Amino acid sequence: MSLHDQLRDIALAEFASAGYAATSLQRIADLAGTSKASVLYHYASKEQLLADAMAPALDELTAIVRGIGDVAADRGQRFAFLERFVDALLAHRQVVHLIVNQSATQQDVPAFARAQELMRELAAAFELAAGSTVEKLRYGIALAGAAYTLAASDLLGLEGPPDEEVRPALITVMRELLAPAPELKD
Amino acid sequence: MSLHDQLRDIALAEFASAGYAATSLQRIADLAGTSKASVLYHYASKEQLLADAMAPALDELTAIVRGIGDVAADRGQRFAFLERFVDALLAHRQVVHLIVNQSATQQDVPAFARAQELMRELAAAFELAAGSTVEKLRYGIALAGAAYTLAASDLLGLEGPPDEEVRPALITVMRELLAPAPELKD
DNA sequence: TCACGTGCTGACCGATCGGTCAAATAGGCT
DNA sequence: AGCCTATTTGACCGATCGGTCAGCACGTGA
Repeated sequence: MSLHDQLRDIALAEFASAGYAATSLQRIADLAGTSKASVLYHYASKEQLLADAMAPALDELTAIVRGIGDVAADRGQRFAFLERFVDALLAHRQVVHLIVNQSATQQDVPAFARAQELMRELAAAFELAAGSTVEKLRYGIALAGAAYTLAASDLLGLEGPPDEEVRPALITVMRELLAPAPELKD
Repeated sequence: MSLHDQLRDIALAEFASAGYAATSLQRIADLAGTSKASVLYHYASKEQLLADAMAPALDELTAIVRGIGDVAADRGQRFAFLERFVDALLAHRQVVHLIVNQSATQQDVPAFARAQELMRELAAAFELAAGSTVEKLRYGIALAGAAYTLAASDLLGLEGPPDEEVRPALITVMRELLAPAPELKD
């Protein structure tokens, strides 16, 4: 793998685990066994390095949210969205971790601002679908809880089951939340 | 209110909204209409300022988690815990926001390390109560989702209903998650 | 009147940050 | 050989950070 790509991967891992602000270009260079100046040769700036590292995940998540369809009325579409969403969360854990844990406090950084906007779109799509306060909360808890639980599991000590086990379990719980089913009471 | 207390409140609000690392002592001083040196007269260091600002909330949350009882077997205790927990979340929104969004990436800061430890204790208490992967996820999503949803609602654009409305709704949804009830299927 | 403790401040310090730049190096093509 | 491009680097820059310190203003009690 080229140094260019290595730097992007190392930076992403470090941004996610130690924080964007707390990760210096010098540290990234050290981890890659090169110099700070060489990092800035491959990426115009620290912000650009972050943007490049997050781009693939943001692109995919944006596509999923944009193609969300009429999630309000159509129950099938809600479930279809759910599977794609969970898969994306699992595939891009590090970026999800970044979005969930740091986009809130770094809105001046373009890549984080883009992530914020994405979360707003997602919230808006479900806001329309939601009626009562209880229902809104159900959606909020489902989406935020899933993303945060996943992001936090890597975090400390807690190491969860493998993805093949987490995926169906996550879908099950989120289905319960997203579709207060008629076959249950309610 | 004394300048000492003002500084603590201003710092807490700024730490929560802009981030601990991104908030300089100079900015806190400016917001309070005083000098950076005077901030450091009232608080020995930036870390101490954060610790003092978070202490009341951390104390209360720690007490709740420590007194959690046998949440595994006793359903009543689970619900009693839940109400106390939700009330604490609502009462200490700013600190919850700090814990949820920043403790992960600032483990070298004592106050955040303490918050991390608290989250680990909470997770452990429910880990014991959890059997299947699905059940573990249910607890994780309930706790993380509630905390994050609440913290994020302040964040951007989204302004939710008043607390009197959020409180019962939050309890309702979390009850569903924490107690996969026999009167429902399962 | 003097002394003293409290509150507060400007000037200053060393460290670190992101970023620039000119020079050195290396490798392929003619 | 010479040349061009890509890559890498150390030295350096201005800005900002958290924190220190000597000293100033002021109310109070002896």
